[in-house]
This record gives sequence, structure tokens and C-alpha cells, in this order.
Amino acid sequence: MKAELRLWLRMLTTTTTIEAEIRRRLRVQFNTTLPRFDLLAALDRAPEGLTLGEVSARMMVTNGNVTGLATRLEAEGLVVRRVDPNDRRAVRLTLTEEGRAVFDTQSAAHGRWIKEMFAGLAPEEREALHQLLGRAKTALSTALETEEAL
Amino acid sequence: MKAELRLWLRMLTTTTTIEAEIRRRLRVQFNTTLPRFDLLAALDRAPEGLTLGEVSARMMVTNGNVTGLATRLEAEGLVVRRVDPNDRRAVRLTLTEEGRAVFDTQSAAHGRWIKEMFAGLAPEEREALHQLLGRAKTALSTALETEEAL
DNA sequence: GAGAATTGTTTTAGGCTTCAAGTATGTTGA
DNA sequence: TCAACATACTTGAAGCCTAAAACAATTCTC
Repeated sequence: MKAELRLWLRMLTTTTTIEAEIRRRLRVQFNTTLPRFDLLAALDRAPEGLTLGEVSARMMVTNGNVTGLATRLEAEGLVVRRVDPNDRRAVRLTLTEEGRAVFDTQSAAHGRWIKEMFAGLAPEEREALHQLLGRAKTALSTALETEEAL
Repeated sequence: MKAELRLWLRMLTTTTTIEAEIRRRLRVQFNTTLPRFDLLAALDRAPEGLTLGEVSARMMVTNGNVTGLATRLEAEGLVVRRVDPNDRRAVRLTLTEEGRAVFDTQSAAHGRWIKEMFAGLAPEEREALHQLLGRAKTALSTALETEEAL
């Protein structure tokens, strides 16, 4: 098998394993899901709230997806939808007080999980991995741009 | 932000970007999906076919998931379901001739895509990344086993 | 200012995924 | 033997996700 394919498969399984564990813990410990958590995280970083379109860009998912996510989180009382007064086409999403409190707890736990999962890696290894992933990322975007240009 | 979290986010976005591109190409070039492709790949490596349970273990997804996937692929004529004569609870899945031909084409394209996406990485970088991901993987499984034991 | 193009969101149809419950078959041990 | 347990799969409900079409509000252009 080609070296590139081996690399990709290892990268994929490593990431998938971590992600599956995070999803599992979010479910059993907080009865929530990764997409919900990610949406709260996006709002947490934007004190003024975000329009659905901004959320969808930050999360790299489609608009229709965010609509449903927002509806569920709103039903749970964690976010509120408000029509943007400046642009009545847009809907602005903000965390409720409860939403912020819930996210703070979940976020702290999430941080601990990640730290724990990478604990077996020496700081230099961690740094080297970060560096190489950065290289892979730029290599990738050049490859995709070249493709685009055809 | 913690170094571990930065590393994880970079790992996640890199992997996600590649995966999204693969899904996109499978869709536009072959009108198929990644889970379908993965299922065919699993069968391709098993000349005698696999039971649904074996597929679900290899793909790391639930049984119910494989049931639906198999149903759709069967409807497309790419796989056949046959009750295992030795264990009438089990259903054995095998590629049809068409299924094998389709997979061969898709698999070749998939290999080229991956090669292309990692082309910007020098062989030493690729090797180093592979190595570090291996380290991360073992570090991760020790972390999860320790957790398990509590 | 009216019509056209653009932008922001929702809806629709379909597929993927999980968990939990249900059905059928197989295995085991009193 | 046969009841209890285990295994293999399917089904159903709910959520996540996409692409494409529909709708609504805004902006542009003449």
C-alpha cells in the first residue's frame, strides 16, 4: 500500500478515536452532542452573538443544519433567536445565562479530556506534531487550490 | 489556550478538510458516499465475504447502521446478502461482479486523491508525521485504558 | 422608484448514525 | 431436555448532515 494512504488511514483512525471518545463523554456526562457543544462554543467566543450564517461558516456546516441545531438548543433554553434589527433577513443567536453556565462546565471538562488524552506525548513530540500538521494543512490547501484552478 | 487543545483542533480541522474533500469527490465523480465506499472496501479485502457483524466491527459502526447500508448497496446491485448456511442468524455479504468493478475504479481514484493531497509534504515529513501519529495513538490508548480501569 | 440580483434563512427529501427494543437462532448446563 | 443465556440481525425513534428549492428581505441599477 502507498505510504500516503497509510499515513491518511492512521491520521483518520487517530482522530476518529479521539472524537468518538469525546462524543461518548458528552453524551454520558452531559447528555449532549458534539454539534451542540460546538455551536455553544462558537457563541461563547462571540459576545454579541452570531447570525445563523456566521455560525454555519464557523462550524463548516450548511445553513439548514444550523437551523435545526438552533431550534433544538433554543427548545432547551440554552440560546435565543432574535431577528437582527439592522437586517431583518438575519437571525442573531446568543447564549442565555443558562447556556453560558452550561457551556462553561462542559468546556472545562472538555479541556481536561483533551489534556488527558495527549498526556502520553512529550511536549517536544506534541510541538513537532503540531508543526507537521500545519505543514500538511498548507500542503493540502495548495493541492486543493491547484485543483480548483483547472 | 492550552497547547493540547490547539494540537487537537489542528488535527481535527486537517482531517476534516481531507475527509470533506473525499466525500465531495465521491459524490460528484461517482455519485456515492464515504460509508458506501468503506463498506465495499471492507468486502474487497474479504474474498469469502463478511457477516454484517464483522463489517460493523471493521467499520467501527453499529449493527443497525450496517443493516441500512447493506440494504441500499444491495438495491444498487453492488453486494448480495446470503444467509450463512452454518449459522442461520448470520447474514453474509459479498461483492457482486459489478460491485467489485465499481469498487476497483473508485479505489484507484481514491488512492490518487490521497497521494495528491499529501504531495506537498516531503517524504521525511510524511514519515515523521506517520511516526508521531503512531505515538499519539498508543499514548491515547493507554490514557483510555487507565480511564477504563477506574 | 421598479425590477433584478443578492443575501439570509427555512424547508424538503434523502442518507448516515446511534441507542434501545424486538425477533430469531444458537449454546449451555442443571 | 429444556430453560436461561448469548449472539446476529432488524426495526423504530431521534438527531445530524447535505444539496436543492422556496421564501423573504435587502441592495443595486437603471
